[in-house]
Amino acid sequence: MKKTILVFGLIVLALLLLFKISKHTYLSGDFSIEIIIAFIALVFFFIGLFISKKQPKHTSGTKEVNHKKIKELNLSKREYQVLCEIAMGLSNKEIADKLFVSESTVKTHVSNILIKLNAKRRTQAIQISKELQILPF
Amino acid sequence: MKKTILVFGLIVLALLLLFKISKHTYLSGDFSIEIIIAFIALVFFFIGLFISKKQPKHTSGTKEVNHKKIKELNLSKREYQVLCEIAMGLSNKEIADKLFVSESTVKTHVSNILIKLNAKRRTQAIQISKELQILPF
DNA sequence: ATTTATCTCATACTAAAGTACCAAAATTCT
DNA sequence: AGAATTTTGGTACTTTAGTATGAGATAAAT
Repeated sequence: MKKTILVFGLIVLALLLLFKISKHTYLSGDFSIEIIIAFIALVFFFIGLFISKKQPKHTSGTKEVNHKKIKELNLSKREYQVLCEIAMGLSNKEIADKLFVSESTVKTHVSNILIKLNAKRRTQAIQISKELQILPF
Repeated sequence: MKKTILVFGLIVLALLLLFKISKHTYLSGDFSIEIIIAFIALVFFFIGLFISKKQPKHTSGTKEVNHKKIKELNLSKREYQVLCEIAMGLSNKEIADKLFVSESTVKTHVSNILIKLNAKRRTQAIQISKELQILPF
């Protein structure tokens, strides 16, 4: 927090200085007004870049889900649910209990998921899903 | 891609227009130079913000790794390597080939990893590792 | 130099995961 | 209503994952 205040203070100071300098430079006629404006624009452009780089943290734990990709992969609603539970580290049995279906059902879902994601294992399915930003975490 | 080009084209056009307007406005003496400069600065500041917001997705292909947690968990160097390969979706055999060891060795490493991470399965180990921000991706 | 921790590998076993194939309900679409 | 899709679940089988135990080899610390 202290650091942030300090940085902002310095930035404000630097800007005020910049204004003074630019005005003085213009009045003294060393440069044309276009160049000064371009310079100012450039400086503020990079300040904008810097500021937003400083707070790259995501809004929260929930990421954006790429629903388009899910449809492209022909993942059904149920299959997607199972995929999410896989990514949470649950076993087939645990998923079956959570979704109130038999383990056989979960297995068929998993097989279909692996085919659609072109994965050999559930761990690879997790990796691919993260790559495609399909998972909500 | 087309979209990006279009947006950039529009931005360049807008900026050229802005320059013309600002110069004309200044010459006509409607506003002082300070206000014009401030306006330009503001516009470019937000352009900077906008640009860097547009590509925040792949800025961090590599995340920060919590080395402290790794030591707290008593994960050895080799175990950590295996853990990373697990998270990449590799099978025990594939990990063994990649690290030039036998599958047995990988299995013992995996077992130790599961104990240390307090996980029942490798998928859960992945989930926990992500939670603890141990993985470099 | 001797303990300590890590890395290695083996065997034998159990458990879970995954495949292949089939088929009956339940939904959704037309 | 009829067709297509999804969901469900079963059997039988193969493969991979994981446990338990032991033990030799290596490297690092005291």
